[in-house]
Amino acid sequence: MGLTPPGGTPLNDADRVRMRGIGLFAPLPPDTLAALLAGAWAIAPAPFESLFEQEQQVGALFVVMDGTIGTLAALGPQESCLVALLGPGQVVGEGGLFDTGCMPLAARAITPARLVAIPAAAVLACLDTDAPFRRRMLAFLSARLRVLVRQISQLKLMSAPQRLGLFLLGLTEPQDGPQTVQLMCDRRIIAGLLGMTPECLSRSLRSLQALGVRNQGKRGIVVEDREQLSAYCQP
Amino acid sequence: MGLTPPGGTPLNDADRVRMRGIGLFAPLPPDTLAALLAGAWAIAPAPFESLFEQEQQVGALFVVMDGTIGTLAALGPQESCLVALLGPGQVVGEGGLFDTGCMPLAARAITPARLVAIPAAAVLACLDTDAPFRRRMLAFLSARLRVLVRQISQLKLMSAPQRLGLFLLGLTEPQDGPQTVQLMCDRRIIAGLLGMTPECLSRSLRSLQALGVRNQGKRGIVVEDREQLSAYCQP
DNA sequence: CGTGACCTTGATAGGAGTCAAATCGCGTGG
DNA sequence: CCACGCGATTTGACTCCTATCAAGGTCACG
Repeated sequence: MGLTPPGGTPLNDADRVRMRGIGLFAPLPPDTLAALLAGAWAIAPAPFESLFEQEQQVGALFVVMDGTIGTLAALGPQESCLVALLGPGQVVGEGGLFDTGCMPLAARAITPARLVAIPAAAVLACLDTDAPFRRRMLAFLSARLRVLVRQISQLKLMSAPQRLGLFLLGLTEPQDGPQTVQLMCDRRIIAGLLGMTPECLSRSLRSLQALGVRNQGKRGIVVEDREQLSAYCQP
Repeated sequence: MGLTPPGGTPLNDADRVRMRGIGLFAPLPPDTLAALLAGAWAIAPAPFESLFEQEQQVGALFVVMDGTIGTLAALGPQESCLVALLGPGQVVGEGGLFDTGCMPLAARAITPARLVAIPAAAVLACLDTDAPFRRRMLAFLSARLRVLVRQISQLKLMSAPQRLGLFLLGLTEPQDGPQTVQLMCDRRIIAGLLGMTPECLSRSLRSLQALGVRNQGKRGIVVEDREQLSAYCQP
């Protein structure tokens, strides 16, 4: 195990299988994927544990297997804000692969988590040789851009309850009828993601009660009427 | 001219020369660049004229030659907000090259402008054949991500005067001493970019007077002390 | 010299942050 | 099993920031 960095453990077979189901790696032929994962290792950070800091050179791409990871942007030494929450199957750290080689964001485990780290060099090599993978990566970066742009416009022109409503809608299934969504972490974390304080989140949730959003237990929230909530969240 | 789309004119030699100075295209060998530009055309939109709408399939990548272009994100049919202002040498429309093929943002000319449009197919072909260009494109998308992340954190945790201060700092030269920056467009546009109303921009500018920021003429703004302003803009 | 666009200023209201206290939920130890 | 204690969440009171609406003011241009 001398080749895996401190804190890393080797991949198991289940990891390799699951990796094939992840969008970014789907176009890779099995042997190329195996080569990509040859130097990979797994880590299991505890809550609040840092995966990497902003501006740090990391040299790896991470895939979330279990748990949820948060990416944070720091402006100064004091304050930072949550930019995204990433769950199983999602990829973290692509921002540091190209360009300056430095991460544009920090990443922390929010819940107990498990991730696979793939050495950047292997990813870059794969990009050079495999055209479909390359296209996937470009599409993936484009999709990331899309998400960020959406977040910017939401911050600029929607109120706190509307942002919360959109967030909840994103957690619901497309089907109609009442459904319960489960928050994946503390409300203070969600508040940070939505650009508000925990108090404001609490009040926003209360104001959404009129639209059939009910608080159920610690982390459950019931959305009675998807349509109604959706209508409220249109600017 | 039957091959250039409606409203397009052929490129001139000056365009081809300037294109070589643009970061994204710098690594291309001359003949590859010539091939890339073979199917390109130039457009000259008037202020407020749309280059493309959000979610539209465009099939081209644009390079700003003169003037300034704004990219806008729309959330509903009613409201939209400015995400970025792009000047000469910058690239617009990369978001629609990969992924869904649809633009994640709309683009409009803010001032009279002139752009070169490069067919998407030519760009994609070039990406497949030219490895350095490919790396540049990935780095370019990463840099875009970086800018958006920065914008999100600024919106989340800085006040209006601080955001204005950062914007002004971005327009100043790194040197010390008093300097005058020139706004490239109306203040209402700047206000939209910074996520505030024109009234709020005006008041923010006034509040920055205490830090040596003075209003000079219609579009000029004097920054007396870069350090002082910079200190104020740290959270 | 009027006109209109842009910018500034003032007054007001509402949204969201801050601080403090109360409440709830849950795990711990008696 | 129950009381305790701690942290998370909620609520309340208050303040600050920013949007909104309504006038002025300035400047370029016809």
